[in-house]
Amino acid sequence: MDRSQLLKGTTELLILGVLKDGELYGYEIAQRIRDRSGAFIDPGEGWLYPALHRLETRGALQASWRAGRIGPRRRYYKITDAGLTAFDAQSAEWAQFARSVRLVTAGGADG
Amino acid sequence: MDRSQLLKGTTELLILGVLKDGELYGYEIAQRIRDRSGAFIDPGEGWLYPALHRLETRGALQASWRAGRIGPRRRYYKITDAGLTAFDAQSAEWAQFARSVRLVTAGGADG
DNA sequence: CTCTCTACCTCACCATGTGATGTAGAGGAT
DNA sequence: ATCCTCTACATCACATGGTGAGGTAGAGAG
Repeated sequence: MDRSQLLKGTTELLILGVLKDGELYGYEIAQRIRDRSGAFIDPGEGWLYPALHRLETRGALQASWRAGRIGPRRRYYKITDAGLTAFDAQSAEWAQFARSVRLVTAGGADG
Repeated sequence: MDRSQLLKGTTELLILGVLKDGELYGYEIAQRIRDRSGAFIDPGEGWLYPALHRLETRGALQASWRAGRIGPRRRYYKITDAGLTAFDAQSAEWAQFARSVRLVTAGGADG
Protein backbone atom coordinates (compact mmCIF):
# COMPACT_ATOMS: atom_id res chain seq x y z
CA MET A 1 0.00 0.00 0.00
CA ASP A 2 1.17 3.41 -0.89
CA ARG A 3 0.63 5.49 2.13
CA SER A 4 -0.14 8.26 -0.33
CA GLN A 5 -3.48 6.77 -1.20
CA LEU A 6 -4.63 6.93 2.38
CA LEU A 7 -4.79 10.68 2.17
CA LYS A 8 -7.52 10.56 -0.43
CA GLY A 9 -10.68 11.84 1.03
CA THR A 10 -9.10 13.12 4.21
CA THR A 11 -7.27 16.21 3.01
CA GLU A 12 -10.23 18.52 3.43
CA LEU A 13 -10.93 17.10 6.84
CA LEU A 14 -7.35 17.81 7.85
CA ILE A 15 -7.52 21.38 6.60
CA LEU A 16 -10.84 22.07 8.27
CA GLY A 17 -9.47 20.43 11.38
CA VAL A 18 -6.67 22.92 11.83
CA LEU A 19 -8.70 25.90 10.69
CA LYS A 20 -11.48 25.32 13.17
CA ASP A 21 -9.01 26.46 15.86
CA GLY A 22 -8.21 29.74 14.18
CA GLU A 23 -7.36 31.64 11.04
CA LEU A 24 -4.22 30.55 9.21
CA TYR A 25 -2.56 31.06 5.85
CA GLY A 26 -1.67 28.27 3.48
CA TYR A 27 1.91 27.66 4.39
CA GLU A 28 1.01 27.76 8.03
CA ILE A 29 -1.75 25.21 7.52
CA ALA A 30 0.80 22.82 6.07
CA GLN A 31 3.13 23.31 9.01
CA ARG A 32 0.33 22.87 11.49
CA ILE A 33 -0.77 19.61 9.94
CA ARG A 34 2.79 18.38 9.84
CA ASP A 35 3.41 19.35 13.45
CA ARG A 36 0.22 17.93 14.87
CA SER A 37 0.69 14.64 13.06
CA GLY A 38 4.21 14.27 14.35
CA ALA A 39 5.49 14.77 10.80
CA PHE A 40 3.67 11.63 9.69
CA ILE A 41 1.56 13.67 7.33
CA ASP A 42 3.57 16.06 5.22
CA PRO A 43 1.18 18.17 3.12
CA GLY A 44 2.24 18.55 -0.47
CA GLU A 45 1.57 21.91 -2.05
CA GLY A 46 0.15 20.02 -4.97
CA TRP A 47 -2.92 19.08 -3.00
CA LEU A 48 -2.98 21.73 -0.31
CA TYR A 49 -3.69 24.73 -2.51
CA PRO A 50 -6.19 23.02 -4.79
CA ALA A 51 -8.01 21.75 -1.71
CA LEU A 52 -8.10 25.22 -0.21
CA HIS A 53 -9.57 26.57 -3.43
CA ARG A 54 -12.20 23.87 -3.49
CA LEU A 55 -13.18 24.60 0.06
CA GLU A 56 -13.33 28.32 -0.58
CA THR A 57 -15.44 27.83 -3.71
CA ARG A 58 -17.88 25.71 -1.75
CA GLY A 59 -18.15 28.31 0.97
CA ALA A 60 -16.50 26.24 3.67
CA LEU A 61 -13.68 28.76 3.93
CA GLN A 62 -13.46 32.50 3.59
CA ALA A 63 -10.16 33.91 2.38
CA SER A 64 -8.41 37.25 2.26
CA TRP A 65 -5.07 38.51 1.07
CA ARG A 66 -2.89 40.15 3.64
CA ALA A 67 0.72 41.25 3.61
CA GLY A 68 3.16 39.56 5.91
CA ARG A 69 5.92 41.70 7.44
CA ILE A 70 8.41 39.85 5.30
CA GLY A 71 8.10 37.89 2.12
CA PRO A 72 5.19 37.78 -0.27
CA ARG A 73 1.55 38.34 0.54
CA ARG A 74 -0.34 35.63 2.33
CA ARG A 75 -3.80 34.28 1.83
CA TYR A 76 -5.49 33.80 5.16
CA TYR A 77 -8.26 31.28 5.50
CA LYS A 78 -11.05 31.35 8.02
CA ILE A 79 -13.59 28.59 8.51
CA THR A 80 -17.24 29.50 7.96
CA ASP A 81 -20.35 28.09 9.59
CA ALA A 82 -20.80 25.92 6.54
CA GLY A 83 -17.22 24.83 6.98
CA LEU A 84 -17.81 23.86 10.58
CA THR A 85 -20.83 21.87 9.53
CA ALA A 86 -18.78 20.18 6.84
CA PHE A 87 -16.09 19.44 9.38
CA ASP A 88 -18.57 17.78 11.71
CA ALA A 89 -20.00 15.70 8.91
CA GLN A 90 -16.64 14.62 7.54
CA SER A 91 -15.33 13.99 10.99
CA ALA A 92 -18.24 11.70 11.76
CA GLU A 93 -17.86 9.96 8.45
CA TRP A 94 -14.17 9.47 9.05
CA ALA A 95 -14.80 8.11 12.52
CA GLN A 96 -17.26 5.58 11.20
CA PHE A 97 -14.99 4.58 8.37
CA ALA A 98 -12.06 4.16 10.74
CA ARG A 99 -14.25 2.09 13.03
CA SER A 100 -15.29 -0.06 10.08
CA VAL A 101 -11.69 -0.69 9.09
CA ARG A 102 -10.92 -1.65 12.63
CA LEU A 103 -13.89 -4.03 12.74
CA VAL A 104 -12.99 -5.66 9.46
CA THR A 105 -9.33 -6.08 10.28
CA ALA A 106 -9.68 -6.89 13.96
CA GLY A 107 -10.94 -10.27 12.98
CA GLY A 108 -13.36 -12.92 13.91
CA ALA A 109 -15.76 -13.43 16.71
CA ASP A 110 -15.48 -10.48 19.04
CA GLY A 111 -14.42 -8.11 16.24
CA MET B 1 -16.05 14.54 0.73
CA ASP B 2 -16.95 11.53 -1.24
CA ARG B 3 -16.82 8.66 1.15
CA SER B 4 -15.60 6.66 -1.80
CA GLN B 5 -12.22 8.28 -1.68
CA LEU B 6 -11.64 7.09 1.86
CA LEU B 7 -11.33 3.54 0.59
CA LYS B 8 -8.25 4.37 -1.42
CA GLY B 9 -5.29 2.64 0.06
CA THR B 10 -7.31 0.53 2.48
CA THR B 11 -8.81 -2.06 0.18
CA GLU B 12 -5.90 -4.47 0.40
CA LEU B 13 -5.79 -4.08 4.13
CA LEU B 14 -9.47 -4.98 4.30
CA ILE B 15 -9.00 -8.04 2.14
CA LEU B 16 -5.98 -9.25 4.06
CA GLY B 17 -7.88 -8.52 7.24
CA VAL B 18 -10.64 -10.98 6.49
CA LEU B 19 -8.39 -13.58 4.90
CA LYS B 20 -6.06 -13.79 7.87
CA ASP B 21 -8.89 -15.56 9.68
CA GLY B 22 -9.33 -18.22 7.05
CA GLU B 23 -9.62 -19.15 3.41
CA LEU B 24 -12.43 -17.50 1.48
CA TYR B 25 -13.52 -17.02 -2.11
CA GLY B 26 -14.09 -13.63 -3.68
CA TYR B 27 -17.79 -13.23 -3.23
CA GLU B 28 -17.46 -14.39 0.32
CA ILE B 29 -14.74 -11.85 1.00
CA ALA B 30 -17.07 -9.10 -0.11
CA GLN B 31 -19.85 -10.35 2.15
CA ARG B 32 -17.48 -10.70 5.07
CA ILE B 33 -16.25 -7.14 4.71
CA ARG B 34 -19.79 -5.86 4.37
CA ASP B 35 -20.95 -7.81 7.40
CA ARG B 36 -18.07 -6.92 9.67
CA SER B 37 -18.34 -3.24 8.82
CA GLY B 38 -22.04 -3.20 9.57
CA ALA B 39 -22.69 -2.62 5.87
CA PHE B 40 -20.81 0.66 6.01
CA ILE B 41 -18.27 -0.66 3.54
CA ASP B 42 -19.86 -2.30 0.54
CA PRO B 43 -17.11 -3.79 -1.63
CA GLY B 44 -17.54 -3.12 -5.31
CA GLU B 45 -16.57 -5.89 -7.68
CA GLY B 46 -14.73 -3.29 -9.65
CA TRP B 47 -12.03 -3.02 -7.04
CA LEU B 48 -12.35 -6.32 -5.24
CA TYR B 49 -11.25 -8.61 -8.05
CA PRO B 50 -8.45 -6.39 -9.32
CA ALA B 51 -7.17 -6.07 -5.76
CA LEU B 52 -7.25 -9.84 -5.30
CA HIS B 53 -5.26 -10.26 -8.51
CA ARG B 54 -2.72 -7.70 -7.38
CA LEU B 55 -2.30 -9.42 -4.04
CA GLU B 56 -1.96 -12.80 -5.69
CA THR B 57 0.61 -11.49 -8.16
CA ARG B 58 2.64 -10.05 -5.32
CA GLY B 59 2.54 -13.31 -3.45
CA ALA B 60 0.43 -12.08 -0.57
CA LEU B 61 -2.31 -14.52 -1.50
CA GLN B 62 -2.40 -17.99 -2.91
CA ALA B 63 -5.42 -18.93 -4.99
CA SER B 64 -7.04 -22.05 -6.33
CA TRP B 65 -10.13 -22.86 -8.35
CA ARG B 66 -12.64 -25.10 -6.70
CA ALA B 67 -16.18 -26.05 -7.61
CA GLY B 68 -19.01 -25.02 -5.38
CA ARG B 69 -21.92 -27.40 -4.91
CA ILE B 70 -24.11 -24.96 -6.76
CA GLY B 71 -23.34 -22.22 -9.22
CA PRO B 72 -20.08 -21.50 -10.99
CA ARG B 73 -16.61 -22.38 -9.83
CA ARG B 74 -15.05 -20.33 -7.07
CA ARG B 75 -11.59 -18.99 -6.63
CA TYR B 76 -10.46 -19.51 -3.08
CA TYR B 77 -7.84 -17.24 -1.60
CA LYS B 78 -5.50 -18.08 1.20
CA ILE B 79 -3.16 -15.63 2.85
CA THR B 80 0.56 -16.43 2.68
CA ASP B 81 3.33 -15.62 5.11
CA ALA B 82 4.21 -12.67 2.92
CA GLY B 83 0.57 -11.67 3.09
CA LEU B 84 0.56 -11.80 6.85
CA THR B 85 3.66 -9.66 6.92
CA ALA B 86 2.02 -7.21 4.53
CA PHE B 87 -1.06 -7.18 6.70
CA ASP B 88 0.96 -6.31 9.77
CA ALA B 89 2.77 -3.52 7.95
CA GLN B 90 -0.35 -2.04 6.43
CA SER B 91 -2.23 -2.40 9.66
CA ALA B 92 0.45 -0.49 11.52
CA GLU B 93 0.56 2.14 8.82
CA TRP B 94 -3.17 2.53 8.93
CA ALA B 95 -3.15 2.80 12.70
CA GLN B 96 -0.57 5.53 12.58
CA PHE B 97 -2.38 7.37 9.84
CA ALA B 98 -5.65 7.17 11.73
CA ARG B 99 -3.91 8.43 14.84
CA SER B 100 -2.46 11.30 12.83
CA VAL B 101 -5.85 12.28 11.50
CA ARG B 102 -7.20 12.21 15.01
CA LEU B 103 -4.35 14.37 16.26
CA VAL B 104 -4.74 16.90 13.49
CA THR B 105 -8.50 17.16 13.77
CA ALA B 106 -8.79 16.88 17.52
CA GLY B 107 -7.43 20.36 17.80
CA GLY B 108 -5.20 22.52 19.83
CA ALA B 109 -3.32 22.05 23.06
CA ASP B 110 -4.18 18.63 24.41
CA GLY B 111 -4.48 17.09 20.92
C1' DC C 1 21.79 42.05 -9.63
C1' DT C 2 21.80 37.58 -8.21
C1' DC C 3 20.77 34.26 -4.44
C1' DT C 4 17.74 32.58 -1.09
C1' DC C 5 13.77 32.31 1.74
C1' DT C 6 8.85 32.69 2.07
C1' DA C 7 4.45 31.97 -0.11
C1' DC C 8 1.29 30.86 -3.57
C1' DC C 9 -0.12 28.41 -7.77
C1' DT C 10 -0.49 25.02 -11.66
C1' DC C 11 0.22 20.99 -14.45
C1' DA C 12 1.25 16.23 -16.38
C1' DC C 13 1.11 11.92 -14.54
C1' DC C 14 -0.48 7.93 -12.01
C1' DA C 15 -3.00 4.82 -8.89
C1' DT C 16 -7.20 3.18 -8.03
C1' DG C 17 -12.20 3.27 -6.83
C1' DT C 18 -17.09 3.60 -9.42
C1' DG C 19 -20.63 1.87 -12.16
C1' DA C 20 -21.78 -0.63 -16.07
C1' DT C 21 -21.40 -4.63 -18.63
C1' DG C 22 -20.13 -9.42 -19.89
C1' DT C 23 -19.62 -14.54 -19.21
C1' DA C 24 -21.17 -18.93 -17.08
C1' DG C 25 -23.16 -22.71 -14.33
C1' DA C 26 -27.36 -24.47 -11.96
C1' DG C 27 -32.11 -24.66 -10.56
C1' DG C 28 -37.04 -23.36 -11.13
C1' DA C 29 -41.13 -21.99 -13.82
C1' DT C 30 -43.77 -22.37 -18.06
C1' DA D 1 -36.43 -26.53 -24.35
C1' DT D 2 -36.40 -21.59 -23.06
C1' DC D 3 -36.11 -18.03 -20.02
C1' DC D 4 -35.23 -16.06 -15.59
C1' DT D 5 -32.61 -15.57 -11.49
C1' DC D 6 -28.94 -16.31 -8.39
C1' DT D 7 -24.15 -17.10 -7.70
C1' DA D 8 -19.43 -15.99 -9.04
C1' DC D 9 -15.74 -14.04 -11.50
C1' DA D 10 -13.92 -10.58 -14.59
C1' DT D 11 -12.97 -6.31 -17.27
C1' DC D 12 -13.44 -1.60 -18.97
C1' DA D 13 -14.21 3.59 -19.59
C1' DC D 14 -14.36 7.13 -16.55
C1' DA D 15 -13.56 10.29 -12.58
C1' DT D 16 -11.13 11.65 -8.52
C1' DG D 17 -7.49 13.64 -6.53
C1' DG D 18 -2.67 13.04 -4.59
C1' DT D 19 2.56 13.30 -6.31
C1' DG D 20 6.43 15.64 -7.81
C1' DA D 21 8.15 19.07 -10.55
C1' DG D 22 8.19 23.59 -12.08
C1' DG D 23 6.82 28.48 -12.18
C1' DT D 24 5.84 33.47 -10.22
C1' DA D 25 6.82 37.01 -7.01
C1' DG D 26 8.30 40.02 -2.85
C1' DA D 27 12.19 41.16 0.34
C1' DG D 28 16.68 41.07 2.43
C1' DA D 29 21.87 39.62 2.05
C1' DG D 30 26.23 39.68 -0.34
